Amino acid sequence: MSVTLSDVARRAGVSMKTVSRVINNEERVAETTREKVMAAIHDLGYVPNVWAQRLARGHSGLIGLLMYDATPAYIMNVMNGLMDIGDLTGYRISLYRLNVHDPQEVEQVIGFAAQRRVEAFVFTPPCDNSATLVRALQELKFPFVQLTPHERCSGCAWVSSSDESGSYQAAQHLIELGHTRIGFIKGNQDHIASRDRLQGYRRAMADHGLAVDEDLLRQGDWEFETGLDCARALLDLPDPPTAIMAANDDTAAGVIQAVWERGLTCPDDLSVIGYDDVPLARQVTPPLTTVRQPIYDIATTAMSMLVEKLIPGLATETAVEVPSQFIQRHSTGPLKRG
Amino acid sequence: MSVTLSDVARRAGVSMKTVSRVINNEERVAETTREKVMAAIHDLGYVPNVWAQRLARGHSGLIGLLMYDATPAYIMNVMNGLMDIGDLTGYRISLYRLNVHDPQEVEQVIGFAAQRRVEAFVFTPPCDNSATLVRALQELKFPFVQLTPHERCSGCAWVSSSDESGSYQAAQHLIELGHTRIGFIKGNQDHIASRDRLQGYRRAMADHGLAVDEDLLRQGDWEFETGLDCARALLDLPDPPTAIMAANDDTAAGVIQAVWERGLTCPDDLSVIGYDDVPLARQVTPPLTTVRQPIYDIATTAMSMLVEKLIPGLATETAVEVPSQFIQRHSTGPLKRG
DNA sequence: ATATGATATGACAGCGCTGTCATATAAACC
DNA sequence: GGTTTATATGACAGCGCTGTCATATCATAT
Repeated sequence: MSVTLSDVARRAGVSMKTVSRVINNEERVAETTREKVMAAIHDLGYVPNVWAQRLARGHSGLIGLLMYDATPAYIMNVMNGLMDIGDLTGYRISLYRLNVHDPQEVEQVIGFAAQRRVEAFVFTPPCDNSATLVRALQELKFPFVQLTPHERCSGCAWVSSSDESGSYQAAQHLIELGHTRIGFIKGNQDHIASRDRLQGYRRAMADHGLAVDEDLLRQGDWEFETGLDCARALLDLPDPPTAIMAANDDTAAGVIQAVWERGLTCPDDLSVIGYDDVPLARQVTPPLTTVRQPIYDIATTAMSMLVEKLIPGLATETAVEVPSQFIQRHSTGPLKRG
Repeated sequence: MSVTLSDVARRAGVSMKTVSRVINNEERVAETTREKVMAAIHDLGYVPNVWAQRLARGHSGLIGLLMYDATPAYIMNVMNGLMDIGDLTGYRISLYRLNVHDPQEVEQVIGFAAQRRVEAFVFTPPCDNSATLVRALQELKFPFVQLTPHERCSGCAWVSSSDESGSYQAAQHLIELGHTRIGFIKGNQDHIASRDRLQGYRRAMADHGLAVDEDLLRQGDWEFETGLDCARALLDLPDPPTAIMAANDDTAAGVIQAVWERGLTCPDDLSVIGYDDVPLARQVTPPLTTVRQPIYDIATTAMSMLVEKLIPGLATETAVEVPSQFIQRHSTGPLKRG
């Protein structure tokens, strides 16, 4: 049926172990035998059986990515980052989807992953039950790294971007354009990124001697629809804001749509700013001014941390913050006086 | 380290084989022993080792997803569909990326997957070499299902949506609004979905006694940027179209942006219609009139077909077309006379 | 020539599980 | 009671590979 190690060994006239040495690039193999073996492998079209290797090694080389619903762009970015480091270090990524509304599922999924002898986990920000997840993982002594954690728990490893300063820059940009009444639509309530982004906005306002009108702060949940709703409410205010910062691009896209609904235009009547720089930011009209969250870099960093944890004797940073980048497009403009 | 079958067996006071029977839900196990074993499994927190199972069984429970470059939204939709059925039926998805420009790679990737004992394949529309792929798969007697195939080969199983009629409806909608000069931006050249969508447009035009101006047909490639470029060119025509149908939503988003660049408004100056109904369609301003392509349903259908093929004795439909659905939003409006 | 390492290779057990086939036990029949 | 059939359980080999440890080979030192 399929070609095995022993087929190759027979053909090359060496022992199985020697073939094993060659395919695993071990030392102590004479150059001539190595060539013989390589030739046999090539002739037979041999490819090692991954399961047999894993079983024999007792080490799976598998990292589980636990993730909740997220935009495809986000997921692909994370996957790419993880896989790129994984390829370098010999680890593979196994994707497990979690359901926000079913906390019970956590144990089930972890059990399922354990069945595959997944060695460690990285997980994306969940909305409700990261605590459950963290506890379960700690109990089972699984190494893990959190991506932009919902809240920072002590002793946990995490990677996130410098949301506070990214947001600060964005707010500053608006202030420099002359805006003083700046609305803000928050992300999911208990998500730390949401709090940091708001904090950046507050600090920028304070640094420029501007008071924050608390009525201009609205509770969102990262979604387009909510952006739409909050922006409607904000625009209906007797003294509406002249600019709105949204906690992410999806929300900002909703704001743009609310402006359009009112028959107004962006940025002439309202400047809008997003966060993340997902593809949507470029594809919306007008293209969004935003802050690029380096998701790919976050993922590579997280993966490196995890791999280090799995190699005994390597020291590991437990928390890393990677910088974000302000990107100006066409959804923001100078305040129209009058 | 980790709990194994024999640990459970010892604790339950039965043989390993009996435990194996219990975890695999085989018949011929007395109710009392089954309970004993279950208790032992529970007490020990035993989880079967999947690789050992696979190695021993010689049956991998793996379905290969062969895919070419596609948008993240598409990929995730397909993955979700496949995984949902996979979870139900005990199959896992293994993703293999193929390169359009390197037909040789096909054999290599299939060989690679074969060594992992992938049992069957589903593949997304490639652009050039689906013939190579189909031939290779048939030669090796791998069951496979094509997703929205680039061209339908006899004897192959495939699932797609009714692109032609979806597009027909969309075009009809535009015609009923009074438009007669309707532009069309095609998708990737040799993709059957692109041809079908164009065909639907042509049939609608013909049915309503309208001539197609070939100069209004542009070659796109499914991308936002191309939509932007093609729309610019179309708008620069001496006698520009009053409506543009795009072969997908990303392209349509580009068209909307081109309209905005010209200082025109959509749909007043130009009606725009997309295809697929990806999230972007809702989030763009104005929200896109489009046709929903049930990618998720296509994927679940394909996965079900594949699983049925792998279970001997089950009859299988070889080709399925799932309906698409016209969705009217705000990017289309009546023709402004004069 | 003999001892001493350094280097290259192989024998073999076992990773954790399942398939096959044999066996033990209970139930059913003449 | 003895034979047949149905039902429940176990012994054992082996899936394809790697780790351990033993052995073979060769250059260098005495």
